[in-house]
Amino acid sequence: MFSIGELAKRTAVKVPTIRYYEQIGLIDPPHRSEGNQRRYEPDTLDRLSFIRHGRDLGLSLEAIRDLIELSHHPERPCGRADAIVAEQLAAVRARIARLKRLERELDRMSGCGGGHTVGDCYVLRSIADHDLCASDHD
Amino acid sequence: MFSIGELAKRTAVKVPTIRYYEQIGLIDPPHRSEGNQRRYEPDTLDRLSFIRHGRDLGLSLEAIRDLIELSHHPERPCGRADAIVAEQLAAVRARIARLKRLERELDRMSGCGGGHTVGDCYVLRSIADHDLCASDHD
DNA sequence: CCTAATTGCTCTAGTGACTAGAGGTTCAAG
DNA sequence: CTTGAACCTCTAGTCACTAGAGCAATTAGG
Repeated sequence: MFSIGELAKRTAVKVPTIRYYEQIGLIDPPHRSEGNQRRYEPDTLDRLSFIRHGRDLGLSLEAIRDLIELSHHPERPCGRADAIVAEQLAAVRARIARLKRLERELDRMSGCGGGHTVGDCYVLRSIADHDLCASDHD
Repeated sequence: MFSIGELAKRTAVKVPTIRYYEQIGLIDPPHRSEGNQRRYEPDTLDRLSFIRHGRDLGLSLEAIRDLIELSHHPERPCGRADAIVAEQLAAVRARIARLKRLERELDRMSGCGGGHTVGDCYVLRSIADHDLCASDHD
């Protein structure tokens, strides 16, 4: 049996976040102590770590909810789990591509050292005038 | 003089977003027609394009607000503008690095083709057990 | 000049995934 | 038994929009 603080420490999920997950039905409401404080069974550790890890992997709470639902039916084919991860992988790859374009752009903009004034600041002109961009970012 | 719809078309910023920008003081309230509709001077085009471009580059509205403030004082040194962009560049690079770790992880997870069931799904086990991860993503 | 379609107006509330704070209660250590 | 940390609920705030209701103004066609 863990208090919510214990659980938070062990899973690296913050206390208010745990309460939030309970509120939106992502984890089951636990039993309470005589004084109405939450007391968790050990298996909540796994559930919460699963959520945490999924979040770290960039999954939405909705996707995680789906995966949890899925894991309650071990006999079903797991194509849906594959699909969720594949989707996320594609999203991650797209984000990387986009960020790389931005990186090039920002790098180019930040090239001009200090010493000059706002009046002829390359950074500001770059942002003001998209045409100065080397590539199409976005 | 542009209507808000015209402005939206020319800057690729949506109508409600323009109103939102006005509401938070990022663009000045324009004159109104007799019937209380917004009528914009051509220079709003530049301002809005600047905001749009900044957003595309990943800048927060706060950062953009700073840059606009800055551009009203052309005589000042522009170190602050440089700093904002440098900060953003560092953030983008960090995000890229993190996403690449995630990409590796997701790619590894999604390797196991379909046909099997949820009960022994590698994807689900991977998320459940961080120790299965090849690298430390995050 | 009239009508219909489009565009505009304000205002409120919702999104995702939390985070912060107020104001009070319970628990565990000494 | 006292103290201080941890807990409780509830509301509201964050960011950058987005959606919808219910109405008013503008514009194009006939």
